[in-house]
Amino acid sequence: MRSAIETIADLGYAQASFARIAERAGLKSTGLISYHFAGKQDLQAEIVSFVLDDLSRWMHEQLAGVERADQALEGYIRALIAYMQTRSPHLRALAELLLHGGMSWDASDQASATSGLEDILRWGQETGTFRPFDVGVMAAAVQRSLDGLPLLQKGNPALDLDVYADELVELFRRATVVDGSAAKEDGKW
Amino acid sequence: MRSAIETIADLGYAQASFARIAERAGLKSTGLISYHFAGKQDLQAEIVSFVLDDLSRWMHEQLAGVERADQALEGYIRALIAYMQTRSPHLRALAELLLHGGMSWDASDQASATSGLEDILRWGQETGTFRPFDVGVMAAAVQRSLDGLPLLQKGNPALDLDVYADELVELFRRATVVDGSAAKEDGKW
Amino acid sequence: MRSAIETIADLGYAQASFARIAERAGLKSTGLISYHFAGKQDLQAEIVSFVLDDLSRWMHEQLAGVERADQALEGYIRALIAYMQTRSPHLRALAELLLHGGMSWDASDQASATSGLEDILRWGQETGTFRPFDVGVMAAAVQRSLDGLPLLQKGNPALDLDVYADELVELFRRATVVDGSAAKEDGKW
Amino acid sequence: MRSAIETIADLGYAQASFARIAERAGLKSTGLISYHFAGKQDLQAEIVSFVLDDLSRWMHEQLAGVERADQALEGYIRALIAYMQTRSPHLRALAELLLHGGMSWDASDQASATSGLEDILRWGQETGTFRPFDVGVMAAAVQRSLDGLPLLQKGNPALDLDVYADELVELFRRATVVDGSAAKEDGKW
DNA sequence: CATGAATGAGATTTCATTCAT
DNA sequence: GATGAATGAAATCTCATTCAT
Repeated sequence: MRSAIETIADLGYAQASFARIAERAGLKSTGLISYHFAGKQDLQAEIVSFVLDDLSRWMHEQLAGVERADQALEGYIRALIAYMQTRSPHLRALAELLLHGGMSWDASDQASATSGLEDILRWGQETGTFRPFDVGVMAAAVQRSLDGLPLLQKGNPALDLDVYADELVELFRRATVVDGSAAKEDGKW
Repeated sequence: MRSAIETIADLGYAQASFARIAERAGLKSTGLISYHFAGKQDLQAEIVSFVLDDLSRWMHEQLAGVERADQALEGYIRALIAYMQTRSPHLRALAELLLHGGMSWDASDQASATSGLEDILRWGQETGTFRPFDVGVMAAAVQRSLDGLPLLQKGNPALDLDVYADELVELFRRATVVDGSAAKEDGKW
Repeated sequence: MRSAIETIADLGYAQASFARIAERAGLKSTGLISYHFAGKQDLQAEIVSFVLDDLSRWMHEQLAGVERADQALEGYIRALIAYMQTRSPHLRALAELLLHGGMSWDASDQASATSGLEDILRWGQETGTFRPFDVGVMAAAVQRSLDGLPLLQKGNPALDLDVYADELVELFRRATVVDGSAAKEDGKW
Repeated sequence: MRSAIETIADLGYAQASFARIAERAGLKSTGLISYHFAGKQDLQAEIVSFVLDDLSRWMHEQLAGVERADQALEGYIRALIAYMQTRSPHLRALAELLLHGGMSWDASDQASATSGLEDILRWGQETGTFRPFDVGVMAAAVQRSLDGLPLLQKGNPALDLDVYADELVELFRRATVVDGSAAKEDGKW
C-alpha cells in the first residue's frame, strides 16, 4: 500500500497501474496485489480511508487544546502544511483518488477533512471571533489554497513552506476577522 | 474538438478515451480522430491552446477599461466565474489536461492565466492600493479558490454562483486591502 | 507510380503504405491512388509489369548482336549491373514485390528475367561453349549474385560497381567454361 | 518463439502479426506475447540472435577438423544446405528479419555468418589454394546462391537438395581454384 | 485531378484479473 | 507470500478504401 500511495502521488492516477505499483514494491508479478485487494476500487478505497484516518489523527493531535476559533484556523492551516512536509505523497495520492477515482466520496471526505474546517469557521462566527461570511465558500477557499500547494511546489521547487504558511495565515486572518478587531495589530495576543 | 472538451470535462482525463470522444461526436470509428490529430498529445495540446486563447480573449474583454487594481481584482474574480457559467466544460477540461496530461505547461499557462493575476496584484502594491504580501501566494489562493468552484458545484449543484462571487470578492478585498483603508466601509465609493 | 516505386524501394514493402506513397507524390490524400488503381494488389501488379517491361527492353537492347553464349553471359551480368546503376529503385521495388507481395509470380517473372538467363546457359551448352552443369542451379547462382548487390551496397556504400561486375564476370566465366578451354588466358579472343 | 519463427518463415515478415503468431502458438490472446517480449523489435532481435547462435554452433560442428580451405568451402556449402534441410524455417525467418526488420544488423550478422565465409576465402588465398579474387564479392556470391535456395524450392518443390549441393560445390570450386591446379581432375583426393 | 471526411479492420500494447504452482 | 502463464477487454494508432464535393 505504501508503494501504491507513492506511485499514485508520483505518476498520477491514470499512470498508476498495478504493474507500476508492483515494480515499485519490488514484486515481480501483479498477482499479489490482486490477491490482497478485491480489485482496483478496493485498493483505492483502502488508500483513501487509510490516508484520511492518518490525516484525521494528525489534525486532532495538532489542534488539541485550542481555545479560540482564530487560533484553530491558524492551527488548521499550519498543521495541514506541516503534514504535507512529512507525508506529501499521502495527500497527493488522496487528491488524485478523490478527484479521479470513481470513488464514493460520501461521508468519509466531508466528515474528516473539510467539515472539520467548516466547524471551526462556524464556531468562530458563533463566538463573535469571525465576521459573518458564507462558511462553505470560506472553507472551500482555505481548503483549495492549501491543497494547491503541491501544484505550486511542482512549478517552483524552492518554495519556502514556512513563508507560505505565514502568508496564508495572515491572508485568512484578515479575511475572517470581525471588522473592529484591531487586536493583532496591537500585539495583545 | 468540442466533443473532446466535453468528454474530458464530464468523465475526466483518465476516462476520456478516443472511443468515448468519437461516440459523443457521433462518429462510428476512432480512426477519424487519429486522422485529424497527430496523436493524443496533439489533441490535448490543441485543446489547451484553444481554451487558453478563448479564456484570454474573454478576460481581456471583461477587464478592459479598469482603472484601479482593486477593481481589476474584483473584475478578475467575477469575469472568471462568469466564464465558468457560460463555458464550464472548457475550464474543467483545461484543469484536467494541465493537471494530468503530460503537457508542456510552459509559457501558455502562466502567461495567460495566473500571471495576469500576479500582474494585477503587483500593480495594486505599487500604487498603494494593496498591502504588502507575497504576490505568488495570494495569486495561488485566488486562483485555487476560483478553479475549485466546479468541484464545489459537483458536491452541491444548487450553489448560487452570484453569492459565491460576492463572497470571494469580499474575502480577497479584505485580504489585500491596505490596513488603514476604511474607505469601502464608509461607502465613499 | 514513380513515387510508389521509390517508396517501396526506400522503405520496403511493409512500410510502403498509400499514405507514404501519397506523401512522396506530393498528394494530400490517398484517395487519388485508390481512384487510379483498383486496389493495392493492382498497383503492385502494375509496378511489377512496368518494371519487368522496362528491364526486358533494356536487356534486349544491351544483348542485341551478341554471337556467342559466353559473351551473352558476360553481357547479361554487365547489363543488369548497369541497369542497377541507372534504375536502382526499380529493381529494389521489384524484388520487394516479388518476395513479399502476394503476387501471382507466374509467367511474367520467369519469362522475362531468369529464363532469359537459362536460355543463354542452355545455348552455351548446346554450342559447346559451356561445360555441362544444371542450368537451373547456375542461373539461380548468377541471378542471386546479381540481385544481392543492393544489399551489399547498403552495407558498403563505397562499393565500386565496375570492380563488382568484373569479379562476377570472371567468377562465372570460370564456373561455366569447358574444361580444356584455355583460350581466354592465351588472349586469343 | 518457435511459433514466431514458423510464422515469419511461412507468411513473411509483413504478414507475421502477433495475432497470427498467437494463433499458431495456440494462444487465445496476443497479450502474452507482449508480456514475454518488450515489443515487436525485441521479439525480432531475440529470434535473430537465437537463430544465429544455433546456426553458428552447427557450422562450427560441421567444419571442425577441416584442414584445407577448399575443403572448408565445400564443407561450408554442404553444411548450410544440410542446415536448411533440418531447420529450414529458421533460415527463412532469419532472412526475412535481416532484410525487412529494422534490425541492428551489426556485429552478430557479419561475425557469425558471412565473415566466417570470408575467413575461409582469405585463408585459401593465403595458403595458395585459391586464386586471387575479391573476397567480399566471392563471399556474397556464395552466400546469395545459398540463401536463394528456399526461394528456388518455393518455385520448384521437387528440387533435389543433394544435386543442388553438388552443383554449387563444383561451381565454386571452379570459380576459386588456382589456375594450374588439376588436382581434382586427377582424382587425387 | 484532387481533397478531405468517414469507416471498419487490424496492429501493437497495456491493463486488471484469475489461476496453478 | 509470491511467481508467471494466460486471458479478454480496451486503448491508441495505421491502413486501404469509399464517397461527396
